[in-house]
Amino acid sequence: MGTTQLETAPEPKYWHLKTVLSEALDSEFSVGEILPNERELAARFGVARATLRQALEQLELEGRLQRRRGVGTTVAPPRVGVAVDPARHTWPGAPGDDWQPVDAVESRNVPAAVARQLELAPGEQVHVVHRSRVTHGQPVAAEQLYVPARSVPEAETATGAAVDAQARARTVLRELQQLELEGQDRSVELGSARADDAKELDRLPGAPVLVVTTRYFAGGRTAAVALSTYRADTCRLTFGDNETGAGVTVLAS
Amino acid sequence: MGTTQLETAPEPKYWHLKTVLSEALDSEFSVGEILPNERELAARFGVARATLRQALEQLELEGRLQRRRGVGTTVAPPRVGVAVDPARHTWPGAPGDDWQPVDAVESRNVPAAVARQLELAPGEQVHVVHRSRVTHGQPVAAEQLYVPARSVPEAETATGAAVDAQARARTVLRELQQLELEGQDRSVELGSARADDAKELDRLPGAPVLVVTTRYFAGGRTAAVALSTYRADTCRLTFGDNETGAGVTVLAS
DNA sequence: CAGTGGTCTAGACCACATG
DNA sequence: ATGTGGTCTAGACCACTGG
Repeated sequence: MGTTQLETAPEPKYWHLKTVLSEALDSEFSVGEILPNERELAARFGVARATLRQALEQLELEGRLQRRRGVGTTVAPPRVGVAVDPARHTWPGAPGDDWQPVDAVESRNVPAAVARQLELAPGEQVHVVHRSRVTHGQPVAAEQLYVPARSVPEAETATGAAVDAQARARTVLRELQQLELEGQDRSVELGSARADDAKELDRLPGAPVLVVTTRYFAGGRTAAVALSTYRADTCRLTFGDNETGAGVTVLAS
Repeated sequence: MGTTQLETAPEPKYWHLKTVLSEALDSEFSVGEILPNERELAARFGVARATLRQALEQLELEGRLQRRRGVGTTVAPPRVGVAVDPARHTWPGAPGDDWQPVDAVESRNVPAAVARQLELAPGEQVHVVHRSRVTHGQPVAAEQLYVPARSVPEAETATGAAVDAQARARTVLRELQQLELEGQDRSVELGSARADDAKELDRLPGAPVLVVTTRYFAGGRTAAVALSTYRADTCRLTFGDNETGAGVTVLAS
């Protein structure tokens, strides 16, 4: 036995399948087209349905496919570029941002990581503003904006029970604009959608999402923190000056 | 018949499992600790191993767990913040960046998306510089930097076959510094690791990664494109002025 | 209602790391 | 050699969408 090379690592079936499917998508299918159902595909490739699904899962993760229960599997359009870092640093809710305020509640119970960044005293009152972002008619992100009551003292009185939820959200955002924004800070990581965010994004709970954490600085401390949850399958987050993402130059031939 | 609420959506087992495990991780385990093996855990919770694995998969995706074949499942440390957008815009390979050149090859065959962004003529020659990034002793990212030969004419002669691969990489990077950088552009999206990147990142092929695409502008066009592949399980990409990410303030009590 | 994708099971074998 | 996670199978049932 002296075969000098041991690198005959057998490629997993689902990996090979993914490659084959991927090439088929490029050559034989067009955007929006519906694929044969999973049982049929599995049979056609001679694998168990679970194995076929493992391949589909990866392709969906890469934004190539879109699967909807009760409907079928379709070829996904290219990911949309979503601008996350406008050159101008502004408060959320400033004129011209793509977010829509939904509601706002007051809470004393926020995620530990957020409490740490806001340096909250235990039980300190916080406004939680819920916003959503829509691009090209599709919901792409949901956001929870955490604003300590101390940052927007004037909002306190206006957030009575009689006012409707969206109005409360607007009030908090309006008060934020009064502060001088000294800087901001962002990070991006992979997460899985909470049940409520998932519903809003039209996905199942646990769907992969890109979580953008934005810290807003004012008065020498962190005045607000936003947790923005973007659909990872359909979005490409863009940063920097040019919002024109990849894949726009279609005419060159 | 007339139950006014139909929202009795039964929570999937793996979802509930994930919640339970997540809480157990917070309270009963510490970083680096090794969990019971999958067969044991499945038995303990009274589910099939596949179901248990579905829960573990999510927790790994969220960076809570680390699984290694032949070893076991351990509790992962918090994600490391990795600075992606230094305030100063510089060429790759500028002094002080965290990347290590590995090698460079010349190719006429690059990913379609890259070719489009570089406005490559079909078959145009491109240097592909391969770099890797290490933080805290762990490999966190692999990168392919695509530099059209037209951008670095001087590098042409110096990249003979006799020179070793890493030297070729350095040459291309050095030539890049000669150009005046007019701007850059970034986007982040979810992907799955190619086989070679996976090996370099010490993961299995298909592992979830954050793909950062950087375009470098010079001479009125796109002079280079970098595709940087970060481990999604262990990394949090940070942007902006402050590199101090969340979760650094450990002493406050 | 029929058809789709989503969940779940109980097994088997394989690749890898470690002693 | 043993034990781990990774892959794969062949089924079953459920939740949802649409006509």
